[in-house]
Amino acid sequence: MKASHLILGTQRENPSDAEIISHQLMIKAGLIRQVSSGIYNWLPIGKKVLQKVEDIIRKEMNEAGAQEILMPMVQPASLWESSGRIDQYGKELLVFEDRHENRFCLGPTHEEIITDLCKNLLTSYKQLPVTLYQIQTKFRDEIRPRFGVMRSREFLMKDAYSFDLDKTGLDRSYQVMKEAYIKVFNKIGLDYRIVKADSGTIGGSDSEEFHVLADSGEDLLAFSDKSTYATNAELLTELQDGQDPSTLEGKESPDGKGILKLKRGIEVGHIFKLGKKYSEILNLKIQSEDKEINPEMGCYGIGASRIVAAAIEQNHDDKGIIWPESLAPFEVAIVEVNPKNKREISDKCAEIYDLMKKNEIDVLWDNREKRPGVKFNDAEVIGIPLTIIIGDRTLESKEIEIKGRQDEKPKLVSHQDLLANIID
RNA sequence: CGGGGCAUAGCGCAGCCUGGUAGCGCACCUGCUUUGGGAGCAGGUGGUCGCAGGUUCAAAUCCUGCUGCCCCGACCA
Repeated sequence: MKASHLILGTQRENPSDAEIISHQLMIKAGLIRQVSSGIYNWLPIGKKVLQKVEDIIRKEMNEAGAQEILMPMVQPASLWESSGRIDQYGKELLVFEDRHENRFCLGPTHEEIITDLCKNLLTSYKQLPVTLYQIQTKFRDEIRPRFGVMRSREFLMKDAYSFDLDKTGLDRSYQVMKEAYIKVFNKIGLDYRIVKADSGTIGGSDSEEFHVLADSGEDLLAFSDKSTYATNAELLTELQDGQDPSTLEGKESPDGKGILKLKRGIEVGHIFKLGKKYSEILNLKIQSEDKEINPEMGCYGIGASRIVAAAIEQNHDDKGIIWPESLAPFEVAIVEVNPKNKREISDKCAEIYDLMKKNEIDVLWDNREKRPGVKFNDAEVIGIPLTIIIGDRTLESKEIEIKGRQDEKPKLVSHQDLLANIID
């Protein structure tokens, strides 16, 4: 991609109404623009990053045997009346009428729809176990949207639903999804913890949350420095009679391994064992060998758009975003310095650009007629991991300057070693 | 929903107190000179001053109502 053809949307100044760093940087780097409170446009760079999150999730879901479907964003309110959640969800559920005066709502989640779908789709126990998922826009009419796409009203979510004959099956399906989630977050490359959670309004028994560690997180987590033990600190203090969570720091971990540390977390994933709650209420029955049963259900969510913000919260500096390689909108930037009257520099950029494309490296060639500082600053705020600098200094030599996003100074590599340096 | 703040060009802001028909920086367009960390000069484009009433010869400015956005709290995934 040549920068001259890219709608970049970078801004020099911070927007006055963005509070947290990820929100500021997403606007400065041209990832998003606000439309209304809690509702955003995703610009080309932002969409590319979001797409990468989606692709990683999609791949691991498919790998785990889940099947992708797409359910509607608009749902009949009658289904929510049937499940009884129309009152429970309250005003967060955006309800409206169509021209025939039938009531609909924008889907904040899809337990009702999937259960209803499966009433027609799943007829025999031989089809079980099965897990279906979608990656789709959700709408929750938050009381107070804030922090950009971190707590927005409209957001992109992957939600999966499993159906099993019995509790043992549900345990197995849940475990498969949990392992897929671990692979997703490892692959994205964020520092995260899995914590025991309160299953809240969605209902059901077991539930665990995946949290990306970041100072701006809305939840306080307590976890062991030696084991995988981790919990929401507020749940832990409840057990210990309302004491200040900060007093837990340094105490022995409840599992006896290591001591407790406290950090804030951003919830990016949540997995539940729903049990028969929805299959009973909505009357989903499947024929087993000898009788009809209500299947055991699980549901599994990942906030795709929230992951983008969380990744930035965890990885940035005063210059801008520092993407993990898995999410970077481009792998390499070519900064063309001093192109006027220097046909050779443009030619050399073109040569390297072609080399990158041939090797399927996603490259942004900054061929704009801008000062070098503008180009360096744009590459840095966007967070492109590696920059190749082509200018007078190296025009005559056989060497090329490359600079990592966090390097102080560029280093020189020979033309023939260029690819090897980029690929690793 | 309670408390606080803001609304003037794409972004950041001044002007409002004391009414006289809109300005600055950045961005954008044209030209020339520049070019290794957000260039200089010259010229230029772009705004029903959030909306609706009212007061006045005259309203961005004063008055009333409304709307939107942000922050804190309560709520929640």
